[in-house]
Amino acid sequence: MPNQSQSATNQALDRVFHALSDPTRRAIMSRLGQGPASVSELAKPFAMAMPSLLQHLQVLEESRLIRTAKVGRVRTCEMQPVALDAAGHWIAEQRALWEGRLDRMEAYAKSLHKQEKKRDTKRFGKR
Amino acid sequence: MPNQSQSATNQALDRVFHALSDPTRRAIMSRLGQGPASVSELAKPFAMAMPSLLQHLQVLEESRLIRTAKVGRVRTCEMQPVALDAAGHWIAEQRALWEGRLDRMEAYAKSLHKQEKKRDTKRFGKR
DNA sequence: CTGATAGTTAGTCGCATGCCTAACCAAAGC
DNA sequence: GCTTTGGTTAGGCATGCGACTAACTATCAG
Repeated sequence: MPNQSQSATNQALDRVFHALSDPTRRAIMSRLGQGPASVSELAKPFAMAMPSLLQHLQVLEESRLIRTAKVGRVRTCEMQPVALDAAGHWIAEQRALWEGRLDRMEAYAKSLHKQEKKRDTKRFGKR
Repeated sequence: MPNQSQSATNQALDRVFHALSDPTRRAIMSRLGQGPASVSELAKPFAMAMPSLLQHLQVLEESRLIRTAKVGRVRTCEMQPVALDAAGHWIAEQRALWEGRLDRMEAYAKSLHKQEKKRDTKRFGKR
């Protein structure tokens, strides 16, 4: 099967990884990891015009890495870890493939499918 | 601290995430997860001119996601999971931050540093 | 040596990205 | 109601990316 027109999940990964490939956007994610924040609050640490930062936020939102909502004149941004998980999952999958441990991966995939909310310490085996 | 001129690790993450943001490159990584392959072997599944694919390989190599070596007229490519781990580590860090579980993260980071080869089932908590 | 095979280099092209300024709403604050 | 304050829209500009063709190099097979 040569390169067909891209499954939906693949496009999602495209967007997520692309979003994470920018240091500003990763910094924003780091900040949001500590809790929600307004746009101007997020903008403060950066020597960057507002519209530029806004664009970064758009990229993050379109990739579903964050969710935003406007209340009054303030837009509040919040991290949405699902997309992050998708990326992490893909990475873990490659690692597992590489280590020839498809058995465990399948079990993991199954557990993912069940949408179970149990969350455990994740651990990427190092090198 | 505002956006200083980019630490080396950050630039590495830029490159890795950017490399992974392309479906062709991810497909290549998936293929290499199953074992090393030559350039033309990698090219086969894609309806793409060689130079284009070559460029993808260059991106992957510069991001250190793969390593390549030429023997005779054949260049063989191999996955190099360290960069993948770096990306996975960053993601896990954000998750952990979000979940307010820095304690465990520190333990994980320390274990990473020790370069230990013990590998365990990784598990991203879903949702 | 000749030709096929495997990869490389150079140069082009169109579109996306990331940044900016300037102008513009729209809720608060007073 | 007038002015901040917080965000948004529009438009412009340089650079980078992903793809292509064409032409070239280098090894291996016979």
